[in-house]
Amino acid sequence: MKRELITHVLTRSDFGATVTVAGWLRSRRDSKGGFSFLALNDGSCFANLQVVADDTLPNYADELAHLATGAAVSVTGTLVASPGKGQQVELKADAVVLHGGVDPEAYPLQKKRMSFERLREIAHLRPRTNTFGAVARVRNALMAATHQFFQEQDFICVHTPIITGSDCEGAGDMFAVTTLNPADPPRSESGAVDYAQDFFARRTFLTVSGQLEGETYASALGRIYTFGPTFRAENSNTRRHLAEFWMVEPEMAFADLSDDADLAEAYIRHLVKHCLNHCEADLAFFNQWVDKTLLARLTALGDAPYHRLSYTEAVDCLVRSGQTFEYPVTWGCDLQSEHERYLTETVFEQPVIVTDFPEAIKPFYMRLNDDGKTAAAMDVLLPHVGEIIGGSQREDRLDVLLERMRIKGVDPETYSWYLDLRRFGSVPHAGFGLGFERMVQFCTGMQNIRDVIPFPRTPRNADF
RNA sequence: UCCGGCGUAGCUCAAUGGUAGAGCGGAUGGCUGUUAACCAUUAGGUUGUAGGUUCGAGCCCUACCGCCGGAGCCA
Repeated sequence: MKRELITHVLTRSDFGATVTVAGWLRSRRDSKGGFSFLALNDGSCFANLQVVADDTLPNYADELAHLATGAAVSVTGTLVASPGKGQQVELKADAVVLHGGVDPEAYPLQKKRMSFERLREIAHLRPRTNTFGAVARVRNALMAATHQFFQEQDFICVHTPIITGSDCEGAGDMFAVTTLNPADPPRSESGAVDYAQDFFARRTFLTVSGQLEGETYASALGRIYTFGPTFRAENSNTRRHLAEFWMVEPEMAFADLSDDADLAEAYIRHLVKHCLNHCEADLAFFNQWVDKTLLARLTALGDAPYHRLSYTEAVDCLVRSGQTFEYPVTWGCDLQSEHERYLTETVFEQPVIVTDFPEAIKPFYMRLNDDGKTAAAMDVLLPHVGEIIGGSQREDRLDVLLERMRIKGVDPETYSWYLDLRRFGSVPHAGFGLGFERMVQFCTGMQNIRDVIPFPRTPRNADF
């Protein structure tokens, strides 16, 4: 079928032209003047196209007068200037074809507002709503902007593996990947499950991060990034955690923590600007119905540099604030959510980059600073979203890395290939991971992360 | 996993331990170049599950399941 997208039709002004569009009915309003208004949406943009269907159409009485919300139709008609308010153009139908009807009694979607909780239960139909259509377009824009940003800066996109053999990367519990029969796995003489007989002849898992593999390509191609799914088998029940989420992980050779922070800042700024420039109608909708402060917040991000402070300075700031926290702040403790929120939402009211955390609370691969107490790590915190980026300069000195692994109880044997990067042509390098869904949350104002990914995977939920 | 809240019509929610209701949505009719239309009529219920207390439980008690919010884990 040759059809035109509504997003393009709406900007046309060559009235009198014949146009064919197709989509799903959002609403039908009848006029006893002998015609009906059909609000048609094809997903190409936020706005609907208003179709005027006259009762002289041959299938008017039988089909068109009974069209229900959700019905799939195509319309060929004449483009006209709309005499009504609310739209510039409309389509005067010459022919309306009903492709798939809807039983309104059975159709779960209503014309009026529905709760996000309810829509989560019908995740296969929710992209037909205003909100989830808009989320999908914003998410797409952020994905495109991600590739655009890194490609323009000569980063190479690397596809790191989803199935991994590293079982102790320290980023959380992992999902096991196996083809063994769970009811009757092969066992060794000691009675333990014999993974030598499994598909990969070893234990394997879904990746919790592409970082270690990313480092290998950064140690050859210089600047790389990964953009793929990530899996955490944590029993997390919050509005900002998923068991399956997408992460963007750049890695740069010949770079330190400061370069890393510069990159993070430029990247986030690019994403927000791209979103403001390409998703105007969708953002206007979110600003009106989801978060009244969204546009102001995104616009205010502007060009002002983000606040950067060390962990030590952050602790000082929190202590001096006189604020009472549920968890008191002391040097050496990890910052709690309430502390991060206070910094980014109350003190600075914009993104904050905290650097140089105590080495004791950070993983082995983060570079030990010269003070011997802190690691070259950074967190980027966003108002209302929290931690969106975690990154670090990596430990590039073999002897220091080995010592850190020993202290943290990581077996060097299983990381021999990772250690080779330090044995052969080791360079200072740094990178970070950005939680893509959290970025979508930030740009849409959506409160719950389960509503910014098409089919959320969370504890007890892998439907669809 | 811990703390708190919730679970009643298709949806959103009411209902002192005493006859289960409203709005929206649906159907039907009316009215109108309409914009989340409006007016009238009407259909629609195993109150999450299983026990318990009571003359009587949507309401009180216990357990379980699920959802939501906060915390932890993190992105």
